[in-house]
Amino acid sequence: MTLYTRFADHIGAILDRLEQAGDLPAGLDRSHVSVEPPRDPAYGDLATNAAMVLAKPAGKNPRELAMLIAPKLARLDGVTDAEVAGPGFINVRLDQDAWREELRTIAAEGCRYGRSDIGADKTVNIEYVSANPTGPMHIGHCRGAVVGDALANLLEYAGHEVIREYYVNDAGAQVDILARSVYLRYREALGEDIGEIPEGLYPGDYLKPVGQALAEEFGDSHLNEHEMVWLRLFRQRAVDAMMDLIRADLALLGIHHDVFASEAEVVAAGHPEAAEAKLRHDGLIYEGVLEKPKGKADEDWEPVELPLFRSTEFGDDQDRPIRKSDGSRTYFGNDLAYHYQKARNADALIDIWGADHSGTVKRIKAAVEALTGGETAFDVKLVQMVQLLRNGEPVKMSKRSGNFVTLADVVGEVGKDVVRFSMLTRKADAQMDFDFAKVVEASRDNPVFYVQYAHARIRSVHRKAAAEGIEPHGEADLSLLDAEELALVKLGAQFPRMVEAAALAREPHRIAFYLGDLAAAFHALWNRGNDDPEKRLLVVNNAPLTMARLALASGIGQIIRNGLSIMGVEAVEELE
RNA sequence: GCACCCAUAGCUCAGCUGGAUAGAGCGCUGCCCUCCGAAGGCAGAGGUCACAGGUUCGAAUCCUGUUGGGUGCGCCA
Repeated sequence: MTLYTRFADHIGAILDRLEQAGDLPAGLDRSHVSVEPPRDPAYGDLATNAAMVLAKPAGKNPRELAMLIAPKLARLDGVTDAEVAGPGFINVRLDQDAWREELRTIAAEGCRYGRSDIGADKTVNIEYVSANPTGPMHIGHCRGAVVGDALANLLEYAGHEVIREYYVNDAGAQVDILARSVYLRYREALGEDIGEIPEGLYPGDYLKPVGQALAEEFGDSHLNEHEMVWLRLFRQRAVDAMMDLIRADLALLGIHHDVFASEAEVVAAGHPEAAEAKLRHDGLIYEGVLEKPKGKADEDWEPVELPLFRSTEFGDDQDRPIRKSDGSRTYFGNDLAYHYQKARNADALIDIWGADHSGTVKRIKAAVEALTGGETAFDVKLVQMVQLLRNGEPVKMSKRSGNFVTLADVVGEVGKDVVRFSMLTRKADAQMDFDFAKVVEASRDNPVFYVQYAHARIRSVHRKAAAEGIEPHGEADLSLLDAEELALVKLGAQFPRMVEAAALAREPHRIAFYLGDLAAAFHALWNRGNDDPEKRLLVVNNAPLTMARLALASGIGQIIRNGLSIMGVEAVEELE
């Protein structure tokens, strides 16, 4: 329970009383009534729009209604003033002890401060990364991985039960290609000169150890066999090996999934048939011919009759095939079955996809709605591309030659925390640059550094105080804190609101921006000490004041740690 | 041709699901260190929120249209 939710409750009670007194009609929609800090601190500590939101449905003038609410707010404990302002805002001024109390709350709740129960009893399945198991992860996978993981943390922090899931696409043609590529490496490991890797196979050196291992295990027993004999085995071994690589890469970013769901197993379990049967039963599948796509030169196009899912009934642009002309499943045909399975174990599904898949969002949403009858909330979050820069120049990547920048390279160069934080400094749906030079820069305009620096300063001042013999013991006298210091507490007290808002919007980047603001405010306070030693956190010969300021600092430090834990970034003790 | 995303200060971007005078960093201008809190600090200038309508007490935010940019468009995954 935060200060803001407490006041929301107070306002609710006041509105109840107005209803009983007949000043307000019963049953008004109060969902848009908010309690938030006013934009300008001069307006007070809290503001509510209750009168403005309810005025129209109540048939009243906003200011008039506000005049009914304000006096009741003013009589509450801890409120020194409540006045009507502007078009009908009610600005509440609190006894400043409220903020001192909030500081104690932060200390008491510690790593739980800011947690919420908005997700209580709700299980959310988040599918993210899901990179094809054909090679190590490259930088293109990085952002979705970080955003998905941070979102998972965020929803967990907001009280949800979270399942982190990875969908392994081990059933398509690309894993056959992978298997053939590995088979080539197997022959190579047995001493054959394989020459150049043929066009269409995966050329990367990372397949060499896989071929080597197979050669050691099976010797030349598969050497002269027909592909039909060895393909299944090589495919399985290759996928396993690639998933080991990918798991290792993800671990570098501190990412660990709960579930690795195999497409091949979805197929083997007969889920696509079951999903198709259900859709057919509901009359949502028919045999039809799609029109040739316009504006795209495609000479190979021929009209073909395919089993089509009526995704247009759910807002898609055209119906979508669930099987190919050879009768096998399309990717979509399996994917909808996979989502149907996921929906059985969760109240809500979230997919994190690269923006290049935006064209397929509508069909999968349509399928989930059709299969679950709209019972399962389903959201696809698109993550835009990252442009990698070095010295301001785009880093060239050629996928064909296998010459791409790997995730491991990037994490090795700048570190996990820098990668994670940087990926969260933009809205997910906005394109971003990742400049090697800038992200490791130790300056004001690098939020990664700036936030960690604030935390390091807080820890360092505590260490220094301990060295001076000032150990926090018992209750600090928080009345010694001045208005500027309490203003920092006010900003800190918004953390729980930020968590809830970010969780509801599913936007983990908001935490990064909030921490940047909080760090800036802390540094500003710290910098007062440049001109006036009396304003430093550590004031020699004034233990009570120092203790009060240390209490403030450690509260802010706690919030920074809590926020960074959502982002999956370490709160460092000192800068290197 | 169609769909989706985007358009906010010179640049890079926020803007808390519709609130009060639209914010931050960089850059720019001006001040501030003879040592241990300057890997800077303080202050200032800078905006027709792409454009035009609409909804609303109130719009950068929601709706419609226009312009301009990105992505994608049957049996690839």
